[in-house]
Amino acid sequence: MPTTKKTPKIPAPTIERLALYTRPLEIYQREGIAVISSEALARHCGVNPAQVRKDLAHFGEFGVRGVGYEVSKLLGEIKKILSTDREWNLCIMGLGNLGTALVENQNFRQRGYRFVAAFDSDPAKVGKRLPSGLVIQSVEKLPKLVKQLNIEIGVIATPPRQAQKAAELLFAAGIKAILNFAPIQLRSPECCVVENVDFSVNLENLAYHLANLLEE
Amino acid sequence: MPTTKKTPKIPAPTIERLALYTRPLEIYQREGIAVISSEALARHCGVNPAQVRKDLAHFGEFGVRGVGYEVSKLLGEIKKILSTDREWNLCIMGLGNLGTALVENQNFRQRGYRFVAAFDSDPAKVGKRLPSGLVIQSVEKLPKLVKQLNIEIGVIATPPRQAQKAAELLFAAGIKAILNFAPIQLRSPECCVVENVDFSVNLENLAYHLANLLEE
DNA sequence: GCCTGTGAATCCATTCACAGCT
DNA sequence: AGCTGTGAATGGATTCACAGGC
Repeated sequence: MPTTKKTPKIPAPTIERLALYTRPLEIYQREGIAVISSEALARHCGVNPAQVRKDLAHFGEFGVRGVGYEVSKLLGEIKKILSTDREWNLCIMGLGNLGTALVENQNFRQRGYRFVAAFDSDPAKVGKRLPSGLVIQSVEKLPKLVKQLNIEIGVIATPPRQAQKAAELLFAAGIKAILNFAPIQLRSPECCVVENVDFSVNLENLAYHLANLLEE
Repeated sequence: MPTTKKTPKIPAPTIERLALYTRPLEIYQREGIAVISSEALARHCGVNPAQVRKDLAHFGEFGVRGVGYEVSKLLGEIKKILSTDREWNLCIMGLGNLGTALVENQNFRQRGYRFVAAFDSDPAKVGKRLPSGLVIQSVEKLPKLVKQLNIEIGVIATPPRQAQKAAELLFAAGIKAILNFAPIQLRSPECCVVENVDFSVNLENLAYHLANLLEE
């Protein structure tokens, strides 16, 4: 396993929570609150204060004992850690309702994730212009546009059947990171990162907990 | 802590994975494959075979030693466990791009989650008809419609600022389960279940892993 | 006094390895 | 022989509790 360590070994849940901490920090910053304690930050994210401190301790000492964390400094540090202190270029695969909604999503845009290309295999959709101004491209253009536009992350919002094919096109074009909204497990090369989002899994979780609430 | 135990104590990750197991099982069933081993199921979901068996063991003995699991029986059992062997009525709060896409989503519909009402606080949207046929309602109608239509789960797709308000309207109307797409931590009563979905957290995860891939 | 940073302790989840059944 | 079901072992992650510095 040739894993050069830049970071010794960060637990995956820690990374997930760092992203979470970002949300209240942005709000505090907007409201001009200069300092936050691990306890307050933890409460806003529904976690344990010691957890917050442990998570941050993996990367350095960002706080001041007896005082707390300086909001904008902490936010800056987390953004550096997550590499969200810069912009990322994305492309979308599949422009059904979901794909279109994702391209238009303000949450992404504000955080520096920019959709710079949109692909669909349906010839009837190719050439159409999305509200944001993007024009839907044929998948044949993918390899070229990935290079030209410096696309680093692919987002899959195709129907499940076409998701694997879409992933392979992306990998073949040199993309190493995929956010997959299709409810299917993608096969992917070792060197690549795939993150799955499946709303219906979340709903099934809810249904389970709700049903158990009701019968207690 | 007055938690009557119907189920002794099931780990949360187990529930999450049960939903995952469902996906390949449905495909096997469609293809007419009668039996599946824990090893095959595990491979399709990217987990360990022992994990699959442990997860299922919490709820009973569903397999046959030396043989495997009968696909349709197992699928039925999991659906019973997750309470997805019936339909659930949902309502959506907020009909921007994302909210609209969710209402139209086939993945939900196929799994028995039906949007039976749609609410928006913007008077300009109230009265409009969505492609699926639903007419957008004013939030004042929420309490009445929740009762009339037997809505059990609320889905929040409003901008972050309005999410807490939307949640409170839902709780006040007697809803006990919320799927929240707004990137904000909702305050909720003890007796309720809230599940958060935040795509940008997933993207930040991806960005972190990708950045670390590149510099190794 | 207050809040961070951190070793120690606890808790939980995953994996192993094999007994048990067909 | 093959694959499930499961106690035992391992490996992590969370929480506690306090030492360290403002």
